[in-house]
Order: sequence, then structure tokens, then C-alpha cells
Amino acid sequence: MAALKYSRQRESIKEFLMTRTDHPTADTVYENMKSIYPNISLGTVYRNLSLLSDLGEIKKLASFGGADRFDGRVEPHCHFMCTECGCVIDLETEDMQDIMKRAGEHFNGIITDCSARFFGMCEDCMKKEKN
Amino acid sequence: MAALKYSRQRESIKEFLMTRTDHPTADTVYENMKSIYPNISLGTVYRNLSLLSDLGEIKKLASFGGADRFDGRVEPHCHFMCTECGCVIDLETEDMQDIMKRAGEHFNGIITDCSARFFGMCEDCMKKEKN
DNA sequence: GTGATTGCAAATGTTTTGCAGGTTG
DNA sequence: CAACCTGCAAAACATTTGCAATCAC
Repeated sequence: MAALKYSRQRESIKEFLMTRTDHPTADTVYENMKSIYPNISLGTVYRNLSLLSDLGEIKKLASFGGADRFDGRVEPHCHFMCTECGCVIDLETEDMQDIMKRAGEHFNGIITDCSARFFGMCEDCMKKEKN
Repeated sequence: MAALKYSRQRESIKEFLMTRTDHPTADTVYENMKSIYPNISLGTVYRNLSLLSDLGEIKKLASFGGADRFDGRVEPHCHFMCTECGCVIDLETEDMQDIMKRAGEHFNGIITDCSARFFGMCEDCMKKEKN
């Protein structure tokens, strides 16, 4: 069992994700980290994102079509992706526990987690559409 | 606008997906197609899966962690993935339209599609756990 | 015959991994 | 100093694409 040791890089990656609400990809994290650690490698970014995700300190949003995205917000919540511009937005939805409970009613296994994604067109793209 | 032409390969791929309920990956489809068309290429499988998905004749289940999976069942329904064995099972859940409607209540864009995934342990893995 | 489809192979994009050196506790 | 972590580069995957030959209409 690997004991965890402090790393500036990991700390910065987590802090960075906390400030963002747009669910950046590993590459975006990497680009932003470079301004603090010019020599940081993409491998380190991936390793830390994966580690933080395993620890439950961040959430990995498995493929919305392209590269995986990462979310500093860990409470269960839903996501919306605009099929026009590709942006990913948090949705304030009803209690996820409730959805999970109802989904498991006709199922013989155990449901412990849930990820709901909605697709459509975001507010900004709808405005552009009108022009 | 490309006019669609018949292809045996595409037909077989669709038929194959209709017979399966385990949401195979492109590679699994490819392996199975090889018994009918020994020279079929993986590229052809990907091209046809993508085409069928665009036509709405099959559903692409974007990354459950590894490779994308494909589903011959197109009515809206939820999926469960076992974090132990990786199997993906259909879930009979409440009306998806209803979930979409409620998710959009505090949202200014338009929601047109939804994909809900549940995670946990499947019945088979629970039995093995007990031993 | 025209244009869509195919097999093949090479290219692309994303993520993981081996290794030698540096850092943490 | 032992174990973890890093940067770098190569490898591993999944998927897409260019091309010349083939097939459907």
C-alpha cells in the first residue's frame, strides 16, 4: 500500500481544479500548470489527476466525446454538455440519492454511484442561433 | 450530402448488435465480424458503427472507462456498470423524459438528450463476494 | 460511370508506463 | 535512506483518415 507523500505539483493541480467550473481536460490542466512549473510533464499531470480521483478529492468525468474532463466539485451532481460548442456545465438537479434509489428498484445488484449527463444547446448558443 | 448505399458489412454489424445485450466494444464487433468476413478491417467496423450511430440505428455509449461500447437498443434507457467485473447491464428505470424535464427546470438552455449511468456491484459479483 | 464503401496501413489523439534522478518524511 | 514523486520519452490504446481498388445503383 503506497504511503502518500506531499507534492507541490499535486497540491497546485487540486487548487487549480477548485477554481474552475468548466471541467478542464488533462491537457488544459497541463497548460495552466506550466506557468507555475515550466518543466512539469504531462505524465505527472495524468498521474496526479488519477491519484486525486482515486482519493475522491476530484471527479473524473469519463469521456464526453473527446478527452476526459476533471471536476473539483465532488458532491454528486449532474452535467450538461452543449452539442454545439462542447461546453460542460453543472446542473442543479433534484436529489441524486433519490434517482439512484429508484433506478435500483428492479435491480438485484447494489448501486453506489451515478453519473447523469444531459445534452442539448446552452444559453449562449441559443442566442447565437437566433441571429 | 452523401447518399447511402447498401453494404453487407454494415447490415451484419447492425444485425449482430441486435442480438447482443452486453454492449460490445468496436473490437468485439470486429472479432465477431471476422468469422463472416475474414478480411473485414477494423476501420470499416469503426466507420459503420459511427455511421449507424449518426443514423440513430444504434447507440454509442461513450466511454465507460475504456473503449466505447455500442448498443443495438435505441429507446432511451439507463445503464449500470459493475465496478468489479466491468459488465454493462440495461436498467429498467422510470421515464427518462421526466428526468430530463426536471433537470431542465433551473436551466436556461434546451435539453434534448440524456444518458444516465449507475455504478456499483452486479448480482454475480455480490455472490462471489460472499464466498 | 459516378460515388459510396472497403481493406490496408499510417497517422492521430489520449493516456499509461519504464526509468534514472530528485524530493519527502 | 527508503519510498514516493518527477521529467522525459517511449509505449500502449482507441479511433480516424488517406488511398487505391471494389461494389452498389
